[in-house]
Amino acid sequence: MSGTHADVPTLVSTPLPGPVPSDEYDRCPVTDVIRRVGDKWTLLVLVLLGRRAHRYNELHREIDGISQRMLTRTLRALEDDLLVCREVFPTVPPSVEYSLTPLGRSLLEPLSALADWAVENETEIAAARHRPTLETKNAR
Amino acid sequence: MSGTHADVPTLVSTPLPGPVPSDEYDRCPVTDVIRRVGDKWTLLVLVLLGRRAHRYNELHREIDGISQRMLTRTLRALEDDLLVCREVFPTVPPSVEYSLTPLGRSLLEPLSALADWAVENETEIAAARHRPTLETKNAR
DNA sequence: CCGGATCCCATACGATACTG
DNA sequence: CAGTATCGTATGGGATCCGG
Repeated sequence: MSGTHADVPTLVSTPLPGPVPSDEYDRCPVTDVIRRVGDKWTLLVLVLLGRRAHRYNELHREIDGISQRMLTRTLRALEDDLLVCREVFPTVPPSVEYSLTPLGRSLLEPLSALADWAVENETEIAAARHRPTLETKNAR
Repeated sequence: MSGTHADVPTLVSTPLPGPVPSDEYDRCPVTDVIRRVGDKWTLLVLVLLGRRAHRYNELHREIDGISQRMLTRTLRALEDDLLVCREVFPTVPPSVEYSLTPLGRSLLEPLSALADWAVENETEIAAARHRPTLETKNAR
């Protein structure tokens, strides 16, 4: 914060000569991470697992409205990226526990910074959305 | 960073009693912001505008592969959230200049933190993706 | 130069039913 | 308990053409 529009670290300061090549952009690690976390459930799952390890149905109960299908897919995707860890205990009936990996926990830090920004500027954003659709004449 | 898995600020530390209500979650400012930035082009547009103001076709040339439709939609959405500012100059032919609002610039800071994380852990993530699909027996 | 309107596809997501 | 399979719908996004 501090300065009104201080220099932003990397990202903005690094130069780019020509246009951004499309295929290079598709593989950009930054966009990649944001898009992966930007789906409907991933963030919430990460946050819940950041509090403590959960079993499958614990998550299913705590996340109101998620379908089994999406919970499974979300967990699998996170597991594939080594952000969450899946442990099967051979009890009967079997129980599966999900927890954050160190990598997953480290991701929660910058995510939390973003969350703080969102909360701080929540009212400003909300106010913007409720503007009278910008007159002119028809529906914009 | 520092500690391997230090406590993460807000987000994780605030308690939640019961399951997360679905409609409340839909309006969660944090998820809202992440999803808004998590589409295909928004982040790149924000970064480019973070460097300097751009005209419409400047952006179109710099962002290889974006369609006019999506560039316009992306800019409109950002404008609606007061993250970018649109100025029309009554020249002939008309020219339009886009720039970040103070709010938009402030968003770039937490976003940049996330970007740094992505770059730092790029290799680890990439390595995870290339695992031999996790044996067991069938195709998982 | 800066878009809007239209069509069309791929994917995200939800609902439901079934299984080891 | 912890999933998989199948379906249908909603949305994101590209291509193309049209207009002030």
